[in-house]
Amino acid sequence: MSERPYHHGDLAGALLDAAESLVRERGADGWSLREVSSRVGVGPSAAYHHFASRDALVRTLSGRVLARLAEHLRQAAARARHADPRQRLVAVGRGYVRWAVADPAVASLAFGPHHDEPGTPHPRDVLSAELDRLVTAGGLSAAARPGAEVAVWAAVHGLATLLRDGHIRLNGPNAVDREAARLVRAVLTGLAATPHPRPSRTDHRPSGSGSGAGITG
Amino acid sequence: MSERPYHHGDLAGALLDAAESLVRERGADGWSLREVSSRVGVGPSAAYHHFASRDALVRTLSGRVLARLAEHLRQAAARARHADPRQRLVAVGRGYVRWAVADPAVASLAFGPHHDEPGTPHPRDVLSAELDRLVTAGGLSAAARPGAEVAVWAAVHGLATLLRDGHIRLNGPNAVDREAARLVRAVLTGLAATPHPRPSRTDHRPSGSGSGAGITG
DNA sequence: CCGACATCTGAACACCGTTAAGATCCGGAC
DNA sequence: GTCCGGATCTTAACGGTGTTCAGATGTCGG
Repeated sequence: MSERPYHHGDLAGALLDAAESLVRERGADGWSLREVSSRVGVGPSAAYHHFASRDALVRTLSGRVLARLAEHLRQAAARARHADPRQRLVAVGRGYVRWAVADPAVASLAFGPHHDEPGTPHPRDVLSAELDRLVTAGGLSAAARPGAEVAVWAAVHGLATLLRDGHIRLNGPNAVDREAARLVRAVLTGLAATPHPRPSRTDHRPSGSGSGAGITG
Repeated sequence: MSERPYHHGDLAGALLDAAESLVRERGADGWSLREVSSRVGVGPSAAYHHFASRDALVRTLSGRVLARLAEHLRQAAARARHADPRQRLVAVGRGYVRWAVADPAVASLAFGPHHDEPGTPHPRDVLSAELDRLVTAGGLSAAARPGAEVAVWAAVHGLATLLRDGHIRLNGPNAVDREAARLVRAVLTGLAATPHPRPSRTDHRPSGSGSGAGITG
């Protein structure tokens, strides 16, 4: 039973591993369920006993990758020198961008338009935790804290995305590091300096696309 | 010849229009070349006399959409009240994010991982132009100008992307506006306040993934 | 030993992007 | 006016895709 057991030990895990390798080799969409299955040594329909569809496999893989990234960022924060909360956030941002650039296809898949798998660690959470730490250390007013995670996540994610998709090119990896650090620092000092964006009494207006821009034509 | 001329007047344009509609209806990838062709009333292979492949059609469509967005942002800047360069940049950022949220599928396609079509207007350029305007108005030091477009583009693009893919949810369109404005303002004041990220003598180190992070395992 | 159950197989379906060979139409040269 | 060349579209086909379904195969508790 050692050569080719009929019951594969962990087909789901093997499929996820193979899919991730294939993504890394051929791009976020340059692979097929059939190829993944055949690489694992199994028929194409076997996968459907573990994943409802190809998309479900992608979602699960995305969750796995995101959890790994979150743990990686947590460690990057912990390794930051001097335990300065600001420096920790810079380290997290740098790690985020580095990761996307180093593994663009996997990053692209991980942040695809899927609803997040609930219950798994997420990079967003480590950003939030580090921002909380910054507030308790006095580096950011509590008044400026709400929504701050949106701002720094957006900044970091935007840089990562634009670099990963080739819309921005920088000379070498340390230029990437430098730009990421500058961006995080800028957002943090900017958030600290700006008073507040007027919370506004009631926030939900009709919610229809009433005052929308609408280029669409 | 009015009913169904054998030579379609502008097949390429019609295909692009149909593809854009289909993208809007079913998502950035929820359509096929065959469906686009059949909607235009033409066989599937007819498209290959105007586009080398489905991907080429996507690239062309992306260029068209990006050019439209650029023009839209230019007008948004021009419409900004008081002609304050800062306010103009806020207006551009807001327009960018609004657009992505209002037309998420098209936005997703437009910013896909294609190389940009050369020679067509690009949103990046209007950001650059507005940043130049900010410098000449004294709102940003010339020393801080280089690379500033990367920072503000990253911030705005990140917010747009995260909102469009559902990774961040906000209550209603004016919450989106407010967050976009806050983000742009934060980045601008942060860039103005930060001295400089040490340009560094030579920038290109071995460029191999030497000091890379490498989560990949 | 046997039956229940999870697991995987093999064949099939409709659809996809892409290519090749041929029919059709248009515009310009004579 | 006629004819021809080239652009334009059609029909048919190829291999590959996600997905489904009936059945074969292994595992395990009774």
